[in-house]
Amino acid sequence: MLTIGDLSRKTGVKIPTIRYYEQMGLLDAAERSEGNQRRYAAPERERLSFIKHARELGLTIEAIRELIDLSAHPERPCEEADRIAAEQLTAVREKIEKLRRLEKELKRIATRCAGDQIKDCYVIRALAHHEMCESDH
Amino acid sequence: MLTIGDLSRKTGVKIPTIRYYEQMGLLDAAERSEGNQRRYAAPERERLSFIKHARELGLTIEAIRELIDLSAHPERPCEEADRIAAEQLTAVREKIEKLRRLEKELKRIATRCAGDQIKDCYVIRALAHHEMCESDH
DNA sequence: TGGCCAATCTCTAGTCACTATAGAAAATGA
DNA sequence: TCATTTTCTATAGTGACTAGAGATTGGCCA
Repeated sequence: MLTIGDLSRKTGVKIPTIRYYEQMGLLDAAERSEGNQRRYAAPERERLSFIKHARELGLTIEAIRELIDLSAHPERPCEEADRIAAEQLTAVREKIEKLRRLEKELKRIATRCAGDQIKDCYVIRALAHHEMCESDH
Repeated sequence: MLTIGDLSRKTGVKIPTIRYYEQMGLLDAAERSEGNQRRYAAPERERLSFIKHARELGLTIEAIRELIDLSAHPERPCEEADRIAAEQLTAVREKIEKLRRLEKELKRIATRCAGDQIKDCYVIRALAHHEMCESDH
């Protein structure tokens, strides 16, 4: 059995975060030692790795909860799980698109400073005047 | 003079957000009407547009505060402003890179479901097993 | 077996950038 | 004048943690 510290080291998830996931219902309430400390075995470790991976992919706690509920019902169709992954993919693509536009704008702003005093600073002027932007955001 | 509602409509910044910016010191404490309501003129509107634009570009409140402080000293060199913009650009580029890797992973996960039941679901299996991933995240 | 220190426990509060709500007061239009 | 809308302040909630206080437990060494 692993202590919470062992589990943390093995998964790379911080201790308070593990307790937080338990509180949020992503992890079942852990078994306890005689002295009331949490003890974990392999299945909990796998569950935590699942959660970590999903979080790294940007899924919300809520989405992860849905997936965990789904995986508790292996006979159900997996359309729901597909939908969650597809939604996440769409969200990620939208974020990338938005950030690309920002990158363009910032590149212009950050590399084109003509004066050397604040009063002539392109950065300040560009931020003050949206109409200097080339794309919309 | 504009009421807070007028200012909100003209800039697209929500009323509570305007009050929040005032509280955070990004906007000076507004003038007040006899009945204690906030009244705004052109300079405040410009300042708010500046803040909005900077926020859309992903700058933190703290970074915006720095820029505002800088713009209050027009004789200073604009290196600081350049640095803030450049840092932001780097941060945006890093975010894009990270999201690209996630997109790749999610694309694989979301489009490759073989079975039609949860027990065979690729989404669930992929999330459980990081070693199925092609890039690191 | 005692002592010690690291690890763990619970609980609360803080983070960021807002957003929402409640209850009261002011402004506006009919 | 009255009703409706807008604004006011103050407080609490959001998501996903992170940090801290103060108490208890675990494991090791002598």
